[in-house]
Amino acid sequence: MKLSKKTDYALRVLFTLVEHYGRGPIPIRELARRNEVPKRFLEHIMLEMKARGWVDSTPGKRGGYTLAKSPDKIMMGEVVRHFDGVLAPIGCVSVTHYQPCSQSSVCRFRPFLLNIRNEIARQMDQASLAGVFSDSLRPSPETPQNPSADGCET
Amino acid sequence: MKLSKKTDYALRVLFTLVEHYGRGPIPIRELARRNEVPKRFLEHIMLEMKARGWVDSTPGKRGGYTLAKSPDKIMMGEVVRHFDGVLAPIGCVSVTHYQPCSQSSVCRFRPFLLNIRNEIARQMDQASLAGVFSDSLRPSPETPQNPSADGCET
DNA sequence: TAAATATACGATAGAATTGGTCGTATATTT
DNA sequence: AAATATACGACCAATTCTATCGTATATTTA
Repeated sequence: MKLSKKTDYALRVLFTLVEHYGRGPIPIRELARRNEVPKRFLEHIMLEMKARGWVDSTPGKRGGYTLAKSPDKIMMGEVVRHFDGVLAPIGCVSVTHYQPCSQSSVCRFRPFLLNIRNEIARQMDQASLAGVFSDSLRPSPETPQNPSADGCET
Repeated sequence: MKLSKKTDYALRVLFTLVEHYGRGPIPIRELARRNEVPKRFLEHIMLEMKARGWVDSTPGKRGGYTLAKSPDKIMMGEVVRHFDGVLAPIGCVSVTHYQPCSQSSVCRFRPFLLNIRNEIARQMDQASLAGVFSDSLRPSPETPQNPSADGCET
């Protein structure tokens, strides 16, 4: 259930760009340094994000990367799906990557997993970078900054 | 975000045992066959599950595995957590495996991910094998048997 | 008590994924 | 023209995942 490093890195950089939106490009060196991402690794990530139309690049002396579209037009779900592949916890509850299950025992927990997948997808697809960013500035009681504040585990 | 094969296999077998609860042991050979799980691989999985107190084994000619406790005393969350490790999508939103993030950009999406983690954990920890099993017998409109019935992707 | 059949369990190994590096080409600005 | 930026394929190391094998041991049944 864990996000890959790549997704993590991509999100870090995207939010840095969101914060800097409208104020010119940031060189990749700076993006890497500020977010503790290996620069050479980040290059590939940025290329993928450019291909997806999330960022634009400017070469040359004062070049770097900018957000290619408004932060409220990029959804968390898009990013996670692109780098992590499927959101669904198991093949047979995936629509895009659906594969049938011949096992009746599997179909005992398929509806349950489908529910979870739907809930994740719903939240992911409703949340834009802009929304998540502004929410993070005024934290609500529901989302405490300190993880030990709630009783859940893992 | 995907469940490991091991978790998948474990759940398949558990639900087979749930279905057979109270009617004696099932040999591992049969569990493997009915659920299309490699037998030698399943041995290890069963050992882990025995150590966790979910199943019991009976050696000998009419031996095999049984559920060690009532199906409503085993939670989906326990199983997934055991085999897949952390439920949290990223380290800094995990309680048991919490590791601090020095990156302010990370903390832009931490609250969002924490919400998702909480929702997953809530559903996982509320659902017992018994509950999931009986729900699967009378499918509701919310959980269609055919994944293409709803509009979500992945 | 012997044969059959069951679990127990450590060692090992192939495959896939993940995370990351390197060299080098190319475009743009100053 | 120099400096600095991105572009991009090739490659590699580590880990994780998935699975197999050999062998030991316990129990039942005939």
